[in-house]
Order: sequence, then C-alpha cells, then structure tokens
Amino acid sequence: MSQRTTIVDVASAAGVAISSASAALNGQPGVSNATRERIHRIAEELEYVPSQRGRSLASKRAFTIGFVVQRAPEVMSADPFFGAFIAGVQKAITDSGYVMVFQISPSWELSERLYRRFAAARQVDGVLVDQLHVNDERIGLVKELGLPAVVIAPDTVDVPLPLTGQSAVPGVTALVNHLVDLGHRDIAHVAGRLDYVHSAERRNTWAAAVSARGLQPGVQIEADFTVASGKQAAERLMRLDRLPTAVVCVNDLCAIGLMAGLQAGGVDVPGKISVTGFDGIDLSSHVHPSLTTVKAMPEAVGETAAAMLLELIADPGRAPWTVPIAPGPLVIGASTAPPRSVVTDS
Amino acid sequence: MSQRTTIVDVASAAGVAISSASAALNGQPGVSNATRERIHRIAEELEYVPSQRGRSLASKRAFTIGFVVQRAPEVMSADPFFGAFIAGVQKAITDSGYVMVFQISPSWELSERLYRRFAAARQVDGVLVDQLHVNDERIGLVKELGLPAVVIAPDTVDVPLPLTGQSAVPGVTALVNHLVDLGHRDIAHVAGRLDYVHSAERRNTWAAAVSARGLQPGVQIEADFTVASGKQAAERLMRLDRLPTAVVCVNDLCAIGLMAGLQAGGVDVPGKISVTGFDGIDLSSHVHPSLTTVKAMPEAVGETAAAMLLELIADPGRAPWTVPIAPGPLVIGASTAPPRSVVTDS
DNA sequence: CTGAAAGCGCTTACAG
DNA sequence: CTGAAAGCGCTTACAG
Repeated sequence: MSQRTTIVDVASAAGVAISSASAALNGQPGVSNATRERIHRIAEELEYVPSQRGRSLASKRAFTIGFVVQRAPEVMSADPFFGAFIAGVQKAITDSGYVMVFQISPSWELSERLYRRFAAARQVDGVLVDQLHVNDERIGLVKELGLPAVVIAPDTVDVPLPLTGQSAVPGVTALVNHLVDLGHRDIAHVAGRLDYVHSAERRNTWAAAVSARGLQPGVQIEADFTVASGKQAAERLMRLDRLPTAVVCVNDLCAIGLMAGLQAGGVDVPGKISVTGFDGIDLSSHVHPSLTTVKAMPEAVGETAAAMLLELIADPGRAPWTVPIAPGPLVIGASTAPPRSVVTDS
Repeated sequence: MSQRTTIVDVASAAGVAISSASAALNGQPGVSNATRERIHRIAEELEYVPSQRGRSLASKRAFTIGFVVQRAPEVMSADPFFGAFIAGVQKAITDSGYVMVFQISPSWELSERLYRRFAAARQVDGVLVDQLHVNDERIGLVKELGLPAVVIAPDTVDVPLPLTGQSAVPGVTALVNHLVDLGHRDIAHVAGRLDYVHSAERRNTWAAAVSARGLQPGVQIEADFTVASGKQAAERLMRLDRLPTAVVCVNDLCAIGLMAGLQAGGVDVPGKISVTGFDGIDLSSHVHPSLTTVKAMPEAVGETAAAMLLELIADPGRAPWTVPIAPGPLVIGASTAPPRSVVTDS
C-alpha cells in the first residue's frame, strides 16, 4: 500500500501553501477562482480525500453523531422503527461527511456511561435522544455534558431541547372515530409502558377521543409493545365479565399479539372484537385479519432529527426549536368491523 | 464549559514528561511502578479521558469499525437479526474503546462508495462483511483497499478472509428428519434468494437431507425472506396439482407469511401442511400455530465477528481463519404434525 | 489573494 | 527508567 495522499501533496503539486489548499478545498473565501480551480483539479487527480483524523483534531469536531438506543437487544429486534429511522439519519448526514455511531444499551446506567464517554473522549459532536421517558434523566445529562442533542418524541412534548417527531393525536383520534362510526360504544385500550412519553400520549388520546364522542373510555390494560404482551393482554381481556367490542392497541406488534391471543381463545376478530394497531409495519398487512392501523414515518423522523442535530452542532447556542412531522395516514384493514349487536340490529 | 483535561495537565501535575504519562496510561513498559501509580492516581483525580482525536491521529488508528448492511431499510426493519447482532458486536468492542459506525446501503454501488470513503478518509480500522453473496464483490474490494475485514457467513463457505458464522446444515437436517420421522414423504422448500450464500446453503441442505432419507426432494419455490414473499409462495403452492405435505422455509418470516397465505386460502396448518421456519425469532412462538424452527444465535455471531476483527486489526498480516459458532437448537412448535394420510392410516 | 507558523492532543522513536 | 522532540494531517489566526 502506497502512502495516502495528503493535503501537503496537493499543495505542493499545486505550488501553493497548504493553508490555501485547505481554504480552497473547504470552499472558504480568500482564494482566487483560478487557484481554487487548480487546487480542486489537482486534488481530484491525486484522488485526495481528507483524513478525518487530521480534520477532527484540528477543527475540534468528530464528524460523528451518537445514537444510543436504550432498550434490550431482543426488543430492538422486534422494533420496526430502526431500519427506516437509521436510513433517514444517514440520508441527512452522509453528504456532510458525518457518520453515525450506534450503541444499544439495556439500562439507563449503561447509557449514562456511554454518553459520558462520548463527551469525555470527544468522540461525537452530538447525540440523538430517542424514546423519551417521563422525567427522562438524559435531558439533564446532555445539558450537564454540554452535548448538543436532539430529542425524538411526539411534538406535543415540552422539553428544553430541540425536538422532532410525530404526534399520535391525529392518528389515534382517527382510529377511535373510525370505531365509533362503525357503531362501537365500548372501546378498550392496551397501553404501552406509561413511563414512555409516546405511549402516554396514545393512552391519553384514546381516552380523550372516546370522551369527545360522548362515550366512557373502556378498560385499560398495560402492556409493553411486544407481541407477547399483547397476547397476555388478550388473556386478561377474556377473563373480564364482558368483552369490549373494540380494542385500540398502542402499537402493531402488540395488536398482532392481542389478535393471536384472542383467536387462540376462540374469540373472532373482527366478528366479536375489532382491533387496531399503530405504526403500520410491514407485517400488519400480512396477518389475518389485516390490521387497521396508522402509518408512522420513521424515515422522515430520522432524517429531520439528524438534520436538526447538524444545525445545532453548527450553532450550539441556538435556542431549542421543534419540527413536527406530519402524521401518517390511517390504514383501514380487516381487523375492524361493526360490532355484532349493530350488525344484528340492522 | 471548562477546558477538558489533557495529557499535558496530567503530566505536569505528576511532574513527568508527557511521554511518561502516555506510556504509563497505556500500560506500556519503561515506567517504574511508583511513577506509573502516581500518574494513574492523578489522571483519575483530574478525570482524565484521552481524546480519541489526538489518539487517532498520532497512532494512525480510528478506534472505529464499520458495518455496512447491504439491504433495503424496509427489509432491515423486518429482520430480527440486527438488534442482537449489534449487541454482540458492542459487547466485544466497548472495552477496547472501539466504537461501531453503522450504515445501511440498499445497493452494491452505494456500499462500494461507503467502503471507499471509509478507507480513504481513514475513518475505520476494519469492517464487518455480512450477508455474503455468491461471488461477492466486497471480498475483492476490501482486499484492494487493504481494509481489514471479517466475513459473517455459514462456516462451510470458503473465502480468503477471516470468517465466522453458523452453519445451517445441522439445523435444516434436523428439521427435515423431524418431518420425515413424522411420516412426511413430500417435503417442499421455499428458498431465499439463491445468490445469497446462506440461503443457498439452506436449500442445498434441504435437498441433501431429504435425499439422505431415501426420498425425492419436493417442489422448490424461490422467495426473498419477507412475509410478503412467503404469502406469495403460498399462492403458488396452492395452484399446484397436489400440495406437498410439508414445507421447509428459508426463514421464520417467510414461514409466517406462508402460513398466513395458506390459512387465508383455507389450507389448515399443520392439518393439511406442516411448515418449518429458521431463525427462532420472537414472533415465531406467538403466531398460530407456533412455528417449528431452529434458533439462530446472532449475538454470539456478532460478538465473535467483532472480536476477530479486533485481532485482525492488531495483526493485519494474519492468515485468514474461521471460527464456527455452534448451531442453535431445534424448537418444535405446533406448525408440524404427521401428514393426514399417516394419521388416517393409524 | 497568498503563505509561513502555530497548534489541535496524542504516540513514538530516540537520547540520556 | 525518564524526558525532549518530532510528527500524525489537518485548520486557523495572522502577516504580508
């Protein structure tokens, strides 16, 4: 392997000082067009690619952003969010020469260590904070560390940091209205862990939307986003004196588990109970019955979050701002239908 | 934000030269125990964490490994492999101060650009090459770039690079034997894209294992690992003159789609057809019927691959070696049963 | 507009 | 065992 070409090679080949080469290559003012072009041409000829190491040290930037996903690896696997989210992040950062370091952390304790190391070793220029908890310790931590950070959460949340994400309010409201319009009067909810901001938002929206139609919110069961927890929710539901006629689930995976549990217990979906999900994952259109759900747009969220982080890194003093992502569309599947009584009545 | 403490601060506080501080902190010989301890103590007091930027430039290492996943983001989402695989990678590298840069690339063209940039910008010290294709261009590319690389593939594959992974031979053979023992004589296969090494291995193993039991391999249908493709496979299967009594699928997701498609077409599983998967993802135990499958161990593969890459980076001249990962266990679910004729016969 | 110099924070030969 | 010096490949004031 021959020596890599450095900016010194480019400068000497162009007959200029390395400071001129640097300025020209970085598109900075103070270089005549003639020499700028010559330097660019020579850099190309020599296949010059600046070393991130030299650049990092001199410019005090890592050209790297950090993303710590705080959840168990097994849960991550099931989550439909990450592929698309990360693809979106990449789309936003790649052209700036930035790169994303990705870590999984099952616990807050490990997350904290990872963030501290990121900051102390100057390994990243900023971080993405995902899956916000109620009273999330990470907010205080990134502030303490002076680490630029963008939070991903429903845009209804109030945090002292730049934020982007989708609100579930329009989606869950549409889901509830769809059910009420079908004739449902007893609409239950299978919630996610309520210490997560996004599941709390969905739960509250379910209750508010049901009330807004003049109905009493039905039973509420707490689950944890997984298929297994949806299945357990089905078992708890089937032990009730009276089944609700419809269930709004916090997400698709949970709804898929719920449907499987109900079907295993001999409860027909949607004949006996209608079920809705949230996320619009690929699988939701392939299960039987196909799921009525709301599409999330993780790629758009990832792209926006990363773009915001880059802006914040360029201007760290900037006051927090929020960029809402438009809510995704309602997808009506075969898992929702009029309740039996209504069908009989007609 | 106060100034970060640097090695200069540590050295001057300890009253030694920075070279001594460096040697002591990095556990290198040539420092007396007394001064070594003193330096360590002072570094701790000052909460010194070495800057990766300085370290990188001086030591000509990035302390970063690259992982480019070459597939569409949507497919990634569905893939159960990555969460656990990445968790395993982290486990292996975190203590060495290494970090993983993660990229998704839908095409070979983009992958090539990413690898070239990694190499040219000295952004990573090595890469993980996953999901090996038949005649994979990445093998030649990493060699050309002089980029240390570890390949993840079934350990039956022969490539001129260090390799780790699980062979599907024991698992698929066990699956086929299970079906034959139940009485099946017509065992079909839904394959993954056969230009992938791992799906080719599974296909070939299916054919060999069926033959080894003195039977003719049944129909073979090509799919692409997704639920949707499994569903399409079901439709093609149902158009055949005679249904096979059992189907070995390339992976769980595909098997889940196949079962959904069969059930939608009124074909009972396992009453009419037995179905097997591969991977042992969480979902496979929650679908109805629960899936007979073989567990994959992505975390072990990730950990081993990353550990190997670190070894290779430390000794780039090392001759390629292979570390096989023990195959995972057979999981017998409710999706396999004796064929109807056998049940009737008895 | 252009260039010489200092410096980012380390590691690594090399003298003593 | 210990220290002074050079150097990794850039960027960034600062003179000219």
